[in-house]
Amino acid sequence: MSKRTAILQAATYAFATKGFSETSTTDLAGMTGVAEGTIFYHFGSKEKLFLAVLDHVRRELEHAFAASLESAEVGSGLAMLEEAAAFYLRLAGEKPELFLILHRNDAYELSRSNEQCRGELEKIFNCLVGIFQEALTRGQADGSVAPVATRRMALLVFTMVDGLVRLRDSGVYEAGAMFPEVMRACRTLVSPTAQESDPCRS
Amino acid sequence: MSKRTAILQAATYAFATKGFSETSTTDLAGMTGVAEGTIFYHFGSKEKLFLAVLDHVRRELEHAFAASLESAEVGSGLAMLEEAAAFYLRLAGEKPELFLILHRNDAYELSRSNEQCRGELEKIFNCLVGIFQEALTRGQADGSVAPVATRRMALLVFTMVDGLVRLRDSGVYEAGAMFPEVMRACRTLVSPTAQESDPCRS
DNA sequence: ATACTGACTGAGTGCTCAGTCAGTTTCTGG
DNA sequence: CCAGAAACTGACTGAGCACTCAGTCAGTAT
Repeated sequence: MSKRTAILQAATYAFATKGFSETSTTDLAGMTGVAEGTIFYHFGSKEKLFLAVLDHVRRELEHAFAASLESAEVGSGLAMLEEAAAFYLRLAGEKPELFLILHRNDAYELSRSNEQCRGELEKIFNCLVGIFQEALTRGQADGSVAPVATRRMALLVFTMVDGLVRLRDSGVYEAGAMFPEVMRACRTLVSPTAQESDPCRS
Repeated sequence: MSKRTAILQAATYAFATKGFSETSTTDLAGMTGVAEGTIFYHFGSKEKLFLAVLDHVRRELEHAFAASLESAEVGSGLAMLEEAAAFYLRLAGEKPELFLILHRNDAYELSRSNEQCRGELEKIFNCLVGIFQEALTRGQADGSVAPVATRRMALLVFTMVDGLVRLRDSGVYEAGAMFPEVMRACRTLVSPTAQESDPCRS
């Protein structure tokens, strides 16, 4: 493995678990066994290293979800939604660093001043919400999902599923047992039989 | 206003908007017009100042929700749930710093090594989720809420409502228009008519 | 008048940090 | 085998950090 890759991996792990400003370049050099200068030789600055990490995280997420879509192609839209939610939770267990880094404030703070960072975040966000939206759209075609606004419902499902991951990682509340409730809530929310006539005007 | 209070207010604002490690004691001294030593005279260390801020945030939150419970006492449990969600969103608009500080990683990181911090977070968490749970319990008594596990459903509703606030603050996605969807989702999730027989075993 | 107190000050201290750079080693095509 | 390029090194720098401490000062009790 090249030193560049080693630095990138160590940085991904450290930025995810400790955060950007609590991770020093000295730490990273120590973790990977390279000289501090090597980090700057390859990435230029600590901020650019963070952007490279974010790019790496985006690629991994996009790849993982693309692969999951290819494998399970059959089934109703509703089944696909449930699979997507389950896969999201499984991936968050297998590669926690991908989600931890998105649950920190570092990237959002940087995105306010850095256009590239903002772009990366938007791509990641669209990828994640897009999975759920795709399932909802398909579900509306085959009748397994009620005729709701797919983008907003996808956001709602995403918020719920991602919230469960957050709750688990926060360490304040035991959230592991919430899995069935979340899946059940997904089903209830999009069920074609459970929709009332809309009493809200705004 | 005493200098102690001025420091506490400035720190609440700065820790919420910039984060703990990005706020220097020099910054805080400048913001409040006191000497740097004064901060340490009153609070002892930057970490203890953070704990004082967290204590202050907890008091404000508890006070705000206690007041909202007293005012709107009538109505069904379902109506109470909707009111609680609406109040949560309103408070997040009026006093964003109370929520911003809870949406940062600082407190959760500190809570892993500091018992007092952990205690504060648990109290805040129980207060917030408790509001929703109380409404659900009442709703089950008057029949406006289905017989679900109140604690877990309260967590789910909390996750959704808080997720909306997070989404808004992240700046990546326009979330303002999601309000009606979230309220609708709350109703759907707890509706006594929308409950299917439970097909999930675990 | 004297002694004392508690709030407050700000220059100073030791330390850590991101980033630099002159120099060394490793790789690669001719 | 060699020359030049690319990769790599680690001592160094200056800025910024949390925190200290000797001392000032207004107010109060004696």
